[in-house]
Amino acid sequence: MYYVNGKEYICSVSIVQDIFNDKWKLGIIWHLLEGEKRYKELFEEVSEITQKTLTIKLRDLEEKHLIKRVVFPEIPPKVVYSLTPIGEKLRPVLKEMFEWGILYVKECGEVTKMNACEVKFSN
Amino acid sequence: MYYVNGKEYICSVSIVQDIFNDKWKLGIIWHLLEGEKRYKELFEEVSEITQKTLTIKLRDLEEKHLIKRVVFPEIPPKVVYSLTPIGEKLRPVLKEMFEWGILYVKECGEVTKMNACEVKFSN
DNA sequence: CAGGATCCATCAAGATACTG
DNA sequence: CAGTATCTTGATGGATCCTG
Repeated sequence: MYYVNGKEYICSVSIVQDIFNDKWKLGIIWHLLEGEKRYKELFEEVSEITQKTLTIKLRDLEEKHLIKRVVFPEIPPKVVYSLTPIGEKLRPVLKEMFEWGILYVKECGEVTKMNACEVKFSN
Repeated sequence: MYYVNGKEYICSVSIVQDIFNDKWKLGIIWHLLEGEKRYKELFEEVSEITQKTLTIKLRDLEEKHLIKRVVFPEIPPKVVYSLTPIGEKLRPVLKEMFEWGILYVKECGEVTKMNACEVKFSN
């Protein structure tokens, strides 16, 4: 039994389940795997997300210690988001998801357009 | 660009995201990693799920070719669910989630009660 | 630039009862 | 045993406008 973020979990997988039972957070992490990003960059890269939702998700990820938020006291404002060490450790998880997704498409779907989908796992 | 289950995805991770953006499906897969299960077994093992929700999720997973449903024409009825080959290939994904969850607890949470959480990855 | 504030629509999911 | 059928609710996310 685990206790984290004010909740109890019977299995460590359910922690991951709970954190990422969400339409956006995985995508945000995905883009942050490339390196730190400004708010605006994330807003543009995480396709279709609204500002309100992005803000909420960033706050939530920060609260759960998966990302770090650094504010530069400038005008205009500059805020940079990056993965924490534990957030960075999600890379292998995303990698497995990425690879399974490709297997799944091969079996049950199709590639409709080639795009050099960012390879974040070359290392 | 990928096309699967009537939708387009820009990245294979978003396929996984889409399938498992859900409170229950990961847990169902998790229990099926142990082997085939009857409806009732899943109902008991996936803690807190209702019958209605379980049925919906099983149907959805079946439609997406992640699980197989076999009906035995008996009275009383017997229905057995199991992972398809592509469903079985989710094992490494779940494994990474499992392991990351443990790291996460070490860093940000605590183990409140020891329980020999099913180790499905001993192989 | 990086958000905050509102209002609103949707839908997943819970509760409960019923059935071939 | 393995589901269905309704009804209800709460949270997520969308749309739009505002601001230090």
